[in-house]
Amino acid sequence: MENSGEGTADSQLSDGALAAGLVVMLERMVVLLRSLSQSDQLSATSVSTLGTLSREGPSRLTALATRQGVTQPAMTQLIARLQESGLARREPDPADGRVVQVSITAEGRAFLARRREQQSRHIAALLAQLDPGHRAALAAALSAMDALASASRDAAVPA
Amino acid sequence: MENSGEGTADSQLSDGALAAGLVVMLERMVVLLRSLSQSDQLSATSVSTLGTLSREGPSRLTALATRQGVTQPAMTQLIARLQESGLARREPDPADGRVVQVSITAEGRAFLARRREQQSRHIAALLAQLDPGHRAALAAALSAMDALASASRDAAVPA
DNA sequence: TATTGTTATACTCTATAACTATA
DNA sequence: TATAGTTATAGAGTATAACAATA
Repeated sequence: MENSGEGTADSQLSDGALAAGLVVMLERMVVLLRSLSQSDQLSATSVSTLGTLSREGPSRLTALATRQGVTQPAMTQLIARLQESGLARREPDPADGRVVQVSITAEGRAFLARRREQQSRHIAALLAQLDPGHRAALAAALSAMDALASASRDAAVPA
Repeated sequence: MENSGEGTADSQLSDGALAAGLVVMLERMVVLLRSLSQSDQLSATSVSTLGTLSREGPSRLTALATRQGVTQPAMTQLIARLQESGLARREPDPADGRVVQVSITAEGRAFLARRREQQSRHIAALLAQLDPGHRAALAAALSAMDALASASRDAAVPA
């Protein structure tokens, strides 16, 4: 059932084999990205939360906790730290007094931009060592990665 | 200087733009992979260390610490936990009495296999939602990701 | 002396449980 | 009563500093 063979004519891999290959590669990409961020002051979850706020705009606290896979109290404290550092801002929701809306500050965006610029320089140095064909394959896969990440996000936050 | 335009004819992106795009996508891949592993008993560093031991064979403790970007004492304790769980094994080096050689056990390999299988099922479900063209692009990029990760590893461990 | 690894201690981040405030 | 978020407390994982053993 899993490998029907239908609809896979475009790639030389079955869906199952592609998924298995991707999992291994994603693991290695995680290691790669971590090696580029070792001098970070912020935790991985904090950076990831800032990235979500940057991409998707203000969000309530509980939604952020769910998205990042941490508990509500953990997110309360994480946002408190980001606020303390001036990277995020908390605002009450006019429509519902219980809700806290969290948003990224200009300083938060600057932090992300700085971080990405540093990482881009490292990645660019690695890319320069690759075959042109490999570089082209990565460039051609960017929008597919975007689609994959979006599918994951929509699956995690169905409503 | 960064976007010379030379040697980028194969991809429609400059090296700088490709690097910048990749960094953003890698961030999102990290979030994706984390969402697939939320029920893990082991820390991300522990899983990553097991993966390194699985791919590259036995390694001394300091090398593992460097590779994972943690301190020597942290790796001492991490390996103690893996050993406690039966996932890794410590052995003295016959050639140098100071050295500890760490290797993955059969149980450790089974843990990784189980974990990857679960993640593959999730990824396969996401892949099924993508355009065939996107799936093909991801399949075509697997070996390029491998090359990128290897370049990073070789840069981090030059000797 | 330099290198490999361990022990001691403190800090950061997270989870669970109990709570407050609003709906 | 249910929901959004906070406070209190405990545990996991890490870093720095000081140490032991081998080279």
